[in-house]
Amino acid sequence: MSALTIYNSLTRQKEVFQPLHPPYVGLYVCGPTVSGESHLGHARPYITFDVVYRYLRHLGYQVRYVRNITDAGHFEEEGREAEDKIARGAVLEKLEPMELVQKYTRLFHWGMQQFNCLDPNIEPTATGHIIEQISMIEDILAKGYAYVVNGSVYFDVVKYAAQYPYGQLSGRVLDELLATTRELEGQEEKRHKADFALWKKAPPQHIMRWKSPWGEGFPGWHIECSAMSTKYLGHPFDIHGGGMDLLFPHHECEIAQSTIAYGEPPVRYWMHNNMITINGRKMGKSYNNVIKLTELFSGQHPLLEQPYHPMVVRFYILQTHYRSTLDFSNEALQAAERGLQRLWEAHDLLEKLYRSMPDGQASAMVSGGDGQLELNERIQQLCTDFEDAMNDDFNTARVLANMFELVPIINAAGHQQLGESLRPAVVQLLYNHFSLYLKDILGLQPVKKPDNQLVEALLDLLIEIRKEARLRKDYATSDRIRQQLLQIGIQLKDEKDGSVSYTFQ
RNA sequence: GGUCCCGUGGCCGAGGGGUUAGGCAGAGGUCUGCAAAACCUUAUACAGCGGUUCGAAUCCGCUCGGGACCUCCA
Repeated sequence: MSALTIYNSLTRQKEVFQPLHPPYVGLYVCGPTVSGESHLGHARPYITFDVVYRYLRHLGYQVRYVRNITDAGHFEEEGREAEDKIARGAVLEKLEPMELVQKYTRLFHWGMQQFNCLDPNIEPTATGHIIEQISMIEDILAKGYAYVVNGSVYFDVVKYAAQYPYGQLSGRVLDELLATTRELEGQEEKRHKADFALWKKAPPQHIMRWKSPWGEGFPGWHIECSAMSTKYLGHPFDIHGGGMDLLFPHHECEIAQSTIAYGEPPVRYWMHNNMITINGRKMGKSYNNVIKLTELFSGQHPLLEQPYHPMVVRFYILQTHYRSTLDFSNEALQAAERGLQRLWEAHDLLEKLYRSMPDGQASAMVSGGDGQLELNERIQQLCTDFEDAMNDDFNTARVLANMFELVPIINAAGHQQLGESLRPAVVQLLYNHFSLYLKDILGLQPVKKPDNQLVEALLDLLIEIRKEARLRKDYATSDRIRQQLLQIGIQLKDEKDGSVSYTFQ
């Protein structure tokens, strides 16, 4: 059995994962800024790290998963008007900041539920940790790596870089940063272009403000993640995740702050998921190509040909390795929709097959497939590969490919089209693995299922009537039933053994 | 401009010096009262040009094309 390896952005290579304090694992993921509705782009990191969380737990680790809610406004742009994004939105929408923040937090939670993402263990808010942030800033000031100007506090990157490897994570060189960082308005407070704010003085019109040793203001861009991850996971902790766009400056700054405050780099393994693109372009407000989750699920967006079920999106995302870019297209999502359906039908068939096995046979090694050693062994091989694929930096794409290779075997066995027999022990292994990975580790759920027992009972009645019609060779009636049901989205299938199954379209 | 990443068949995408990835779509067939589904078979690949090698899609160089970060952003 292979060991779990994780691609560490810090070292740019895959490393064997060794938690600091097994069996405990600390996992921190940068959460959403709840100043607006979640969009397709948000889906990727949270689904990616949901699978990371699920898999770590599957491996037996006791994971504390912390994902923050950024509800204290980060600035629109450094230096410029220090306008609080959330405060501005509140003015526009005539809402209290907290009202706005809670509205979008709830919407975010709803989206995560749609995607079947497990809740983090702790979901700290920035506004709930102002005190922790202030004391961390005080600490950095006391150690001489920050300075106060006019009610704001800045981190002295140049001083830090003289002693510590600033830019290690993002591959930045400080001199180049100092040379190439754009001229932005209102930067005169900072000693160096590369310095970043730990605390910002709030202008008079600013709604969100807290008292601090430096006057009324609000925390800087990066301090919340450092303060909260330390509070709940200690320092250093095991895994910090987020989107690649956070690599610089956000995570680089986190490293610098925490290194000064705690005397050591804060994180062992940095993980970054790649972006979702639309027509080759990153999705972003500035590109005006943002698809909100509500639009995605309802199909109400100019770029969308149809609604896409959250599970289709989840499956689509997991079909690509998390460090590759994933380009969005209707065609790709529609392909994913059919593929996922195929996977679930195979799963349900396999479940039926498994449950129909006589008691006792499931666990016993019964000979009977002796001539089919090759097939049985191939199945076992594919199942074991699930784990190897996941251990290889969470390669969900390979897990799914393996599942698809198993689908024809399952279907053939389930429809009695297989010329060979499967050993009961192999059926059990297959079912256990297939089900475990599909549902528990990849976190996929069936897209379509009967609404309730009433529907099932009615369907059974119709199927019964149709069956009788077919016995009379009254194909007009039987075809009418099948046709009408198809029109309302239920597809009947006459199975080989004379039974009738149905799927919801 | 600086730093970095990528370019796989109609579409999406794993892999990564020699052996079929996989999905969706397409073609042919089996089964079926007819369908659907399923099963079987199946074409079109590794951007281009050089180099290393017995052998390169896989390594190296160059060219072209695309993208990310350097600015709030998942």
